[in-house]
Amino acid sequence: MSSDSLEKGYDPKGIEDKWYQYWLDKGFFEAAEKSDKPAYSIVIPPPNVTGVLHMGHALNITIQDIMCRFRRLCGDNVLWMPGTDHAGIATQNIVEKNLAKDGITREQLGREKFIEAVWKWREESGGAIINQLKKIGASCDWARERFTMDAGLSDAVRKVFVRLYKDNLIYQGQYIINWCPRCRTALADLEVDHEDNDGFLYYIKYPFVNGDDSLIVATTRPETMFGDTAVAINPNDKRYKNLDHKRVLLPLTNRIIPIIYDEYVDTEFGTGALKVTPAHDPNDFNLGETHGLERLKVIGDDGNMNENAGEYSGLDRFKCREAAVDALDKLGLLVKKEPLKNSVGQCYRCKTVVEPALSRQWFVKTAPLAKMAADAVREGKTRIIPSNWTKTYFDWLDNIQDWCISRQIWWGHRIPVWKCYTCGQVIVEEFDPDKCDSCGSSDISQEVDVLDTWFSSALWPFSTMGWPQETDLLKTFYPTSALVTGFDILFFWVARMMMMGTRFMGDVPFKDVYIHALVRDEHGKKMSKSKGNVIDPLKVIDNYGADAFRFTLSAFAAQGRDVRMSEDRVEGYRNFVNKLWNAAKFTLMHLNNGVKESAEEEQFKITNIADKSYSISEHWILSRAAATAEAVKSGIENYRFNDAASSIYQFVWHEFCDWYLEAAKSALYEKEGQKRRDASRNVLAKVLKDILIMLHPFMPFVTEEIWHALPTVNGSVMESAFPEDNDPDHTFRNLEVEKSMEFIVAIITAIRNIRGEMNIQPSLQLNVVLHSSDVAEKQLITANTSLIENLSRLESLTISDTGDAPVACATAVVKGTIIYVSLKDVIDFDKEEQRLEKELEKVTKELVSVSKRLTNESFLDKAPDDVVEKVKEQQVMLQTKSDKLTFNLNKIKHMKL
RNA sequence: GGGCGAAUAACUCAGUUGGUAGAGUGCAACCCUUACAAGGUUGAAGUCACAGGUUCGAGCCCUGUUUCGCCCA
Repeated sequence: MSSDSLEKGYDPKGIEDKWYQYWLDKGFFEAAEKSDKPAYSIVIPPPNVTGVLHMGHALNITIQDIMCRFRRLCGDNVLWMPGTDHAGIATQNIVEKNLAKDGITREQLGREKFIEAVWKWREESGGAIINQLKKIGASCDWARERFTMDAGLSDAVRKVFVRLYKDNLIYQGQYIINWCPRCRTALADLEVDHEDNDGFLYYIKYPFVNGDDSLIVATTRPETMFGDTAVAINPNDKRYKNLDHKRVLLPLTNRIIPIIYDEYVDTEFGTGALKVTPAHDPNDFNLGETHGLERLKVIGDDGNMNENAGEYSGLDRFKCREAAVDALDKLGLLVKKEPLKNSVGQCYRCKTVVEPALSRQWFVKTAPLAKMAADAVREGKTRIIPSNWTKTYFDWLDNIQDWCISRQIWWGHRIPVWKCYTCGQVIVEEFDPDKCDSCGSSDISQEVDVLDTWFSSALWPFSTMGWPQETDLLKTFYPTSALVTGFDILFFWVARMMMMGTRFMGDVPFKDVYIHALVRDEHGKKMSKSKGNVIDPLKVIDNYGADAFRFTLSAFAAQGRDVRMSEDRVEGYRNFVNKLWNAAKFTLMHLNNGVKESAEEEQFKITNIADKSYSISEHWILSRAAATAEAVKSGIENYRFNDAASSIYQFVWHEFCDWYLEAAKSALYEKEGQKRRDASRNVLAKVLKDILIMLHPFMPFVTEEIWHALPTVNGSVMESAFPEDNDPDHTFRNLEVEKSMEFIVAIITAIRNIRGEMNIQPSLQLNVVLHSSDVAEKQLITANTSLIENLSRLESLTISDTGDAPVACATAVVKGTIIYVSLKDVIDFDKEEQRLEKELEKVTKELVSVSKRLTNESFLDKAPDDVVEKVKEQQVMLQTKSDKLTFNLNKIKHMKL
């Protein structure tokens, strides 16, 4: 399984599937029902069984996978529960469409046969998304995969329905609901998308019954006028005094309807006279309730006008609008029409304009449930992260309407309600009854409607763990540790899970809710098929590898901000994967000569860090590795994935590769003796191992591939422990060393800067003289001359006590140290002068600002001592630097003459 | 109409108790230095949207304005 050496460049193809299968075979994703380890659990937001993977899923899954893999490395017993939901309307639509190809309707097939057909479709093509999740690397416990229509979950649904019904929290009633004429079902309010539409406001004359005059009403929907049962006027509206007892004649049908008064009417809108259609508008419905108006449906379930529309019966509602307007115009009853933008509800599944219609449906009484759900967050039992979503959550729960849960489709959980035809008894039971529990008649039949898919999704955190059985899984893993989801289903799903969890489990379903961003295209636009700006995650994985893709998502997943995805960015992180790969390749070259003979955990162990054979760069990289592990840990724990990702990126590329590997080369190539070689091998092995573990949650595949090539470890990176710097004998973190190394790095960078600015060939070896007025600095330099020589490509490095400069040289200042780069034949005095002037300008500017603060008495008086002290130190340092630069500048100017 | 958020380098974005701005990409120059050209070294680049206020000190806190985005009605 393991490869002994690594290829020149990293190619994810083949590698990813291999390791995914390996993890499955080893059972690394499996949770223990009982364990002494701390429990950590997440339930997946179940994608639709009809779904295909999109960027939103990819981000969602990546984040959860990072959290789960990280927790396993921390030694937790992790359950990541996967599954799909049955997506009632969407799935039924698909299967109906397939049947239509053969000219069959579901009615022709009949309910039972149709359900069979849906199951068959699910077996064959449903749940494709599950395999796509695996491509990303999702480490779900697949053996526990659940589906909302599974027997166990269906039991839970039924139990919840019956209990809510018996607690009077479910009722049936006639109300205005949102009807989709294409899906032929009711929808919950949330399932309706509102979009601004260019429409018209029609002004129509409704003649008074007795008299020549007429009342002008304004409406956006003239076709509903056949269902008008009143005209409403605000009692405070001065324009409409003395209309008491008058009635109007409804045009086109010549029905007589009353005028009612209600302060609800907006006097500013239209003419201030509102036509009232209680059966086709939620607000009119309320008016109708208050005033005891008749409710007259004029639009049928198919979206066509019904018999109450007289001669327009059978006409499509929008055609009818045109026809009615024409007819009114001809009768001289159309006063005018004005363009108007108004918000029109559409079915979230099929975009058909939803018809508000009077209908008999089942509802959940949400107020008591919503209160519990809101209180749980108020009391801190569940945290919402980032916390600014909390207000949105409360606003919604505080203003919640009853939830319409019945759907007039066949695919879903059939409502467990029976009616007795003999005595009219309503029977609501967990087990199918065969006779009426009141009169004993067997002439009973079940409600034909099914439940909203979200009804079953609301139970997901506990139904997937076996509820209503009291399982070990529930005992171990409920409440779950965290829920990770996009804000678009905060109401649809999160709030409803909170309601059901608190009601039926007596405890919240999750401790944390992490709301992540939406993935948009590179211009910040929402990805949509119609815009054609969709990036297919699977194609990205194919082109760049899952690791690069995952890392890109995490690096951009800052809290509260949308992720803009473009392939260029993935390419950047693909390069990072390759960088890691090559660093590993280099490391392996130096461990056992790149040959993995046997994996000895004890090999290359750092036994005594105090040993003199470790160099400053080695102490430094170990310290930085420890700091990075801490940063990664805290980033993941606090849902700051971009922080975690950039910490590790910065460390691997710009500390480990740029500095440590370069610094270690001389020892590794045995130029400093065998002891030094072994010491750097130990450090190299240790740090690379830590890097692989830290990176594993982000880039599981490449880290596993490299891990298996390492001669220092056994087994899988998944079995290792996240690095912790808590050895009682020695900790690697050492701020003193970090400061010292920073000084050495600054010296080297200053020399490189001169080389670069003076356009000196990298091949030309330089002679450098250093003079330090600071004892500690001088010691550091003395102890690390060869490091400075190697990394700045020097022929010689001299430490001068007198500070005498070579004849022709470029200079730089780092803290208390002056650097003279001897440039006998190559010096360009003009260039050097410019360079020093620029540097001096920068220092002077800083010095001015610092001095200004130090002469400000209120600053000295009021600022905390440590801040003042820091600024004073800065001033001294800047002054020294300024003096030295000035001195050198004058010298150059002098030499020019 | 209500709510939420954004405005920082050419681009995309970090910036968590207020201490004087960072990264990645891109750009420019030089370099095939034996892990990596998917690379290395160096460099240029910002009135932190605008106007006030609080403070010794504001990208950050407060008020208002402008522009943009999203959610809800």
